[in-house]
Amino acid sequence: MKDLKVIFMGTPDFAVSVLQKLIQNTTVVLVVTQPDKYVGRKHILTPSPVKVEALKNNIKVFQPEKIRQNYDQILNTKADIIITCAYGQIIPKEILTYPKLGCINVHASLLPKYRGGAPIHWCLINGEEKTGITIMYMDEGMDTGDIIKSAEYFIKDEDNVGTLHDKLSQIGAQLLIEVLPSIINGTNKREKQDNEKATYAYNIKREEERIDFSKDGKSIINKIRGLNPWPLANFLINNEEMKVYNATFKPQKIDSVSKVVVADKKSLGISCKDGIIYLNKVKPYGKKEMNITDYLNGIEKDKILNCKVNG
RNA sequence: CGCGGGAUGGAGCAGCUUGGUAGCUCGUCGGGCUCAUAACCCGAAGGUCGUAGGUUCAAAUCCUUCUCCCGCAA
Repeated sequence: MKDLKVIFMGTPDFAVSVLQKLIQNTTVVLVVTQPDKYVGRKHILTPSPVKVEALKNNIKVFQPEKIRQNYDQILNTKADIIITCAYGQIIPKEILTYPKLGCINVHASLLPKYRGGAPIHWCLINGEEKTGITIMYMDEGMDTGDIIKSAEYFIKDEDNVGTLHDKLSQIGAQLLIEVLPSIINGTNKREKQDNEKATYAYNIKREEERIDFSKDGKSIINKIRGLNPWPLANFLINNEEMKVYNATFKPQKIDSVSKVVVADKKSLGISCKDGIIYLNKVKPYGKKEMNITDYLNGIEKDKILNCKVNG
């Protein structure tokens, strides 16, 4: 496979392990990634993780602002196949039809479920028992192309976005390398997606990060781990935003929801529909992340006991 | 100079408005109580109050500089 000329398109961390595998097994002739962005308070111009990895391997990088309008450099690069993974822009038809082996995408869900940009988050938030990776041909829709192969992963209770992201990233890279030979010699499967079964995983909106304590404990826990370690679930306590890394749910009869019902030396518990959510690790406003015991050490517990949260 | 929060023993905080002996909840170490304990009681160690300068008889506290951390916005 070393003589296979590949154009790789991807941007975040998730795509890096795929790129690494391709570098090991094929010849990556061009990497396409999103332009460097100004991030953080200092507005530091930061390259994407994929760009960093590409430069480390002396691979040429192309960063069009809008690939719809600027893709000549891709068409001018001799390549057999284009492989994408979380690139971040819709790829125009002219590119899709350019390489003779086609455009292949590595997606972090079991398509047709969880099409879109945040499949890892949403499958955790929704409490799915399994997810996985799908290798597919790209077409002009969003994650709607024909499926080549998928690999399942059964979600563990202790998984969060961080762990699941890392595992799926590895699985995706591995699966791609496994199916690549069949794509090259044309013996791969090609299965249409059942659009009836499609669901969508759009990027998380700001208001979706707020914890609703009128819901049941199980779904609150799922939301917390489905947003950990980024962008983190939150709620308001004393009118200040508190981010939550993880929490434990204990079923119990409760009188009213969204209330601080436990605030002692060791634990902070908030009532929800069918029990109490005990916070374990939090980030109070303006502070660093800390264990709940540290937080409790610094506050007057009587003042927050029985207080309503979320205003 | 985008907006705001923050820096005080090992951890989390109070004290700052109205300058005058370093405080609270923990942790650590020693001792006691107990069948026992992460529980309780007694005691101890541990802090240039982020940096640099200024005002003052006196600065954690007031003024100015810088650094670092956090959230928002991009």
